[in-house]
Amino acid sequence: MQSRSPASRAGRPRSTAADAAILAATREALVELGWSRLTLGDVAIRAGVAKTTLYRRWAGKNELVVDAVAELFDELTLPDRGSLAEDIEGVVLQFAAILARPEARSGLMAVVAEATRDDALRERIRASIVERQKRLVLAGRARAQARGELPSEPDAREAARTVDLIFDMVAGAVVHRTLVSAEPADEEWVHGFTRVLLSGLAAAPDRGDREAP
Amino acid sequence: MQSRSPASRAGRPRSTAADAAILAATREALVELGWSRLTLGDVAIRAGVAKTTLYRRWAGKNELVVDAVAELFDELTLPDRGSLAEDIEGVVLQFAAILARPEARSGLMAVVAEATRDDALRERIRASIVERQKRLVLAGRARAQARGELPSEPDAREAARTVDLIFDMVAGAVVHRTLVSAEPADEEWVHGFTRVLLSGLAAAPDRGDREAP
Amino acid sequence: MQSRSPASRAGRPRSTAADAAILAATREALVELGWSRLTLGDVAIRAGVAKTTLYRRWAGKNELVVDAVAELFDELTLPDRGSLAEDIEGVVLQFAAILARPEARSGLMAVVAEATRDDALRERIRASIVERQKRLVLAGRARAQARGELPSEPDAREAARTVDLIFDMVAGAVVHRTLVSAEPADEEWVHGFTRVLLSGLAAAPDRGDREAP
Amino acid sequence: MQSRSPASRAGRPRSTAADAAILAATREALVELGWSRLTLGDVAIRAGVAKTTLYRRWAGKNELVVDAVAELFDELTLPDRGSLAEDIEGVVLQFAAILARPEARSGLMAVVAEATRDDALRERIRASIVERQKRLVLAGRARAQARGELPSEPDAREAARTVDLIFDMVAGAVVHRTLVSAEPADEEWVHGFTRVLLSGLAAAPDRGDREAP
DNA sequence: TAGTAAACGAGACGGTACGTCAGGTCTTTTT
DNA sequence: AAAAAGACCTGACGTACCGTCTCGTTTACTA
Repeated sequence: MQSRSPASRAGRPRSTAADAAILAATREALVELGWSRLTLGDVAIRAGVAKTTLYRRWAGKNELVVDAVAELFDELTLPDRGSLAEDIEGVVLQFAAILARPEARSGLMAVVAEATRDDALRERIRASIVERQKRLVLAGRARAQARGELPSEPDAREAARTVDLIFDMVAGAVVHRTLVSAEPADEEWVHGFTRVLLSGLAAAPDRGDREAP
Repeated sequence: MQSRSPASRAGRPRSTAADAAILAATREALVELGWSRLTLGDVAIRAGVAKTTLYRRWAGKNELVVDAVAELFDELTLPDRGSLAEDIEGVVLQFAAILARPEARSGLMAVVAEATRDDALRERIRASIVERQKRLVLAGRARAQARGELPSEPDAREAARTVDLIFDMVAGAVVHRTLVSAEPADEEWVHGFTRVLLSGLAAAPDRGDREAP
Repeated sequence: MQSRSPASRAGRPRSTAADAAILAATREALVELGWSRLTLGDVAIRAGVAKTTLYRRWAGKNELVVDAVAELFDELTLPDRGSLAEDIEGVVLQFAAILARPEARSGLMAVVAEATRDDALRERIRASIVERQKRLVLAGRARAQARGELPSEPDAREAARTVDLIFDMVAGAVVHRTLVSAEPADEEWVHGFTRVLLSGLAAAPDRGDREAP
Repeated sequence: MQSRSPASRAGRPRSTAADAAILAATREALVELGWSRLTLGDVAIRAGVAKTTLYRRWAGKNELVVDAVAELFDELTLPDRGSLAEDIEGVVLQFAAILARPEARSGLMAVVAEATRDDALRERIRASIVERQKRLVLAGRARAQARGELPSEPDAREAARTVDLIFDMVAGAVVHRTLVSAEPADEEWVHGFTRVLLSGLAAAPDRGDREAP
């Protein structure tokens, strides 16, 4: 590898501390103010940074909040609780715990709402948050197959479709429960939900056939 | 500008038409502009109404959009397709069709996001949209019980819990599929999803006991 | 007269007090801050008015300052001191006194500087300030002619040219003395200047001939 | 060869070309943009120089423009046309020609305006521009005295006062004619003005006495 | 001829003001 | 009495320049 990093160009380098400070300040402001009352000027003040510095790095409020919220989901892990059902319960509980935090609730839903009219933003959300966490579904299935709880997937395309379905069902249900129904996604609820999900998946194996009984 | 009835001539009989005109203008603006770019001044112009009139009837942007969006969901019906599974598929498809419309996507998610910090708004959403559509789940179960597809529920409280779960799973999955994964909730997907949901519910009967074998 | 004034249309009328408050605040800010540090936001605050109100009435800083400064020169009068020379001295002293005020100094020169690149602004200055005060020269000459100190002008075009020359010489000399040389235009200086000016005008009557001895 | 300046110690010497390039770029920008739209960043780019270099040599916009404009007036000379009146006409015409150039108009008036609130800047203007050109008045009088057109001055203080008055009258009238009245200071006007000025000076000899008959 | 110290280009930085825009409120005239 | 019209205050927007501050890179004098 060359000693000359291609990124080190002339001029004063960007402050590495600023990025972290700005994202942290964004989350803090989301907690206190929510999405609509959050202003970039206020974030800049909280981060001890000039507004121009903020605009130099992010195109706007949406992009900033996506990045600030995406970091929250990196703390998700797949616990080894011994069985697929219990592993999944563990992840879902972690996910629910994150969504219980105000910065996640306000931020995530607001950018999703904005993304309905902004394809670039939606892609950013998918890449930064959704695709990044599909690792959990994949790891869970691999572990279950190793345990013999699930058969190996012969059809890769069908397998990917199932991953997507699982993700939509898990994320969707928890989000709806938490944000729309405004009820806590506590252990009892997660237990019931997981049982239905896994029973359904076991009973209805992925077959492309529409009309099978 | 909307083509209004010629009643807007003299005197003061405008009130009745104004509500509908404003809500329609709101949906039109949601389609064209999305939530964040929608302005009340613009809605007033589209509706052929003064801003004052608008503020006399709604407290602000959130309340107006909730009402504008809520009307969209009233067209949901429970079709009689002969079996529980197919009835549910029909409703889910209708729901997906509504969420495919831009005014529903932008408007609904935005007010949900705002509601994370505004209890009154969340309650308004719950009452106007969510609770109002639970009728579909109830009607579906009643019809299935009449058909003998489902046993009658002895425990009312447990039954209500199941209704909530179903609603969270259905609405959540469709919303996530549509808005976050940005994939169409088409017939094939709805079929697969419904099969998993119903299989799961059948295999995992609602028992409050967490630790029962 | 009709009761329906053509200017009184629908809607809330503009506040008449705001104009005066804004112009006074502008002069106050000119005194304290000078032209370059004067900001329209600050003027708005001083006037107890929103920035938008200010922008609704003036196109920018230049136009505002022209109007604010123009008012200062309306207090000039032609005193009757008994002779042409002494009348002129009186006016020049008044003019010097106005230019000694900071709001006039900073404001006037700055807009003149800007006007070098803005024909509309220059025309505004000419109309609002220069032409408006030529009344003094005209009144002075009329009174002198009435007294028999000056002969009547047979050639109107030549007379106008002389008025312009007098105005350029008087205003130019006082401004240069005050602002560039930074010396006071006090009674002694004004006396000397007036004597030279009047002697020159008397000795060199306006004749279009270039080569006359 | 110049004597070794004590300040020239170690290190890279300042680029001599940069000064000239910056001043030329400043005048170019004044022509194109005028004072208020001229920015130091733009001047730096035009001069092919970093902003830092510019700030290392001038304290700010005002100082830079004073220096850039001052150079323009160094080209003034006292022509020998045979008589005092015609010599003066020649100088005044040169002066008017310089003021007809946009970089002089915008730049000079703007710094004069700024100087109304900045004594250091005013002193810089006086030293760099005004006092430097008084040489023309002095040279003109000396030549006229040699020709016998003017008597020698016995009172040095009174003589200085007359020089100041002439300078204020000449510079002031030309500036006002050019910038405020926005009329050209052409040969005809300069001829008329010079005649009035010289007649006045001849008829009203400098006597300190205010009330003497 | 090798150091070294200042000048240099590049560009990020904390600020301040800009001119615009939307949210709501208030005050008129019109119907 | 309601509605249209539009002026008003508030506050955020995203941009432009300011003048300062690192950086890495010349460049000429000095040791």
